[in-house]
Amino acid sequence: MRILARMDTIIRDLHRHVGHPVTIKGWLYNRTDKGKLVFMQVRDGSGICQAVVFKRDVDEATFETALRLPQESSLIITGEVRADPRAPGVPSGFEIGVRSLQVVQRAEEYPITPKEHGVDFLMDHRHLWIRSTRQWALLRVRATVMRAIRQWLDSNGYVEMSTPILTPSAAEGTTNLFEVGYFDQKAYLAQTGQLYNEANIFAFGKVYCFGPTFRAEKSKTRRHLTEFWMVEPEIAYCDLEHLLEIEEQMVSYIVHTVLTENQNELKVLGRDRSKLEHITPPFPRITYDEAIAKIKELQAQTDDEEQKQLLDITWGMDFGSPHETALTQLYDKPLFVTGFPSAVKAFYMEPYPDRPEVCKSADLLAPEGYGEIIGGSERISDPELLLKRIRDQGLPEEAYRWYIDLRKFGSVPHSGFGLGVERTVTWICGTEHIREAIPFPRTIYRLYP
RNA sequence: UCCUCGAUAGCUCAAUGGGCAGAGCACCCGGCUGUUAACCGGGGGGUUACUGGUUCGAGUCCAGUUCGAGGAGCCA
Repeated sequence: MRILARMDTIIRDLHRHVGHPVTIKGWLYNRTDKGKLVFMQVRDGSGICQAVVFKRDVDEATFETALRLPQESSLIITGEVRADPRAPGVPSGFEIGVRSLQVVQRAEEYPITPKEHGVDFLMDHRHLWIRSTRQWALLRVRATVMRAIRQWLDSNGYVEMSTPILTPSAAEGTTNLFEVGYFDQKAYLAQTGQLYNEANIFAFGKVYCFGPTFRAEKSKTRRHLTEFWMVEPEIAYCDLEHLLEIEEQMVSYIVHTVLTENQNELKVLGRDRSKLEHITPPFPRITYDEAIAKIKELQAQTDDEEQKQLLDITWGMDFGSPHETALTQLYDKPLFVTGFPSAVKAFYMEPYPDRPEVCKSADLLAPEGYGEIIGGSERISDPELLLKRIRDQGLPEEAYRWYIDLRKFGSVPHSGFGLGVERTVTWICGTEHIREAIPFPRTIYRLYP
């Protein structure tokens, strides 16, 4: 009998070991048998490969074990790697001819089968669902997206600054926040780190924060989570035009990093790569005024009464999701909409000098109806104007004292944006629902598991 | 908060006009040397979400409750 070398190999790299023995430590994803053959699909976190147990190659006890092993049992297998076009897997085309099999734990009956399941059931079993191929692929893409964001920012001179998650008051005054007890005071979970980053730029020039943010909105749609991850770059000496260039560079870098590094994952997801390959700067730019005109045009063209109703809009209103969807379907790249009415945006956005009713703001809308993935703006740099805006909106002036201070000691034009990680992942993966783009989603009716 | 839809075996679903609660998958047993959600034969498995009502009889009809999903609004 041949002595098999023991070495740890990961499934993703099997192609490098054809003709050689390998040891894989993983879990049994699925199994089927045919007489003297047992086909096992084995996962190890990096991929899935087929392991074939042939009765003549192993002792009787090993064959019997393979034949009876329940789904999701943990196991260590050793055998020779073969290239075989019949072999399924991620990546496919390689399999292991099993010589030895060690069961680490024989699993109990596993609730999630390779058959179909309902959303409610899967969400209740999210802790197990993440093992399924599709979820595995999505979450690996998410990890790439987050890594690409850091890589791009770090290599372009941005300094990562952690901003507080426990905050004393509403940062923007626009959204509902989660209230938590803070000794004898009340605190709120952060909805943004932006205001703190505006302090950070005066120390570091270009900064970003990257972490979870919280919104207590009772949103009940496929685009919303109550806890989601956002990266927020903030740049000193930066106007809106410059900001848009930064955004399109970064988003393009993220997309192309995923295209390069997650080929297997995109294949599992059935994502059409041609929808992503042309995502390169520049992205189209339209103004809010132009967007309103386009939406009205689309509204006039449709015969669907319900759609006509949903697309109804007048100048001054913020976009609803039907408007965003209709707009983005006109383009095959992410779309910048600039110059929103100041009244529908946050208090700190710089108005246009010749037209103060609109502000230097820009949303980036992902194509294929995925909607807003970035909100950004140039910030007000004049302390007097900022104070006026705070007063006009009825915000607690005292809470913003430090923020106004920033404009008194070397104020400069500056801009920043926030990119929602899960929305970006949902778009890049071409998937239906944002809840699959984060390991353990928090939505209005879900806090378990 | 509003609108729509749903809850039956572990899972996905079916059950004619109110008349014996069923199938596929999963699980267990048997067969097969290339399965791709294998296939073939056999087996066990039910508080029909909950509460009440109508009826000789309710999974089915009525009222309420709970939980969930999709959408709107809100928001990124």
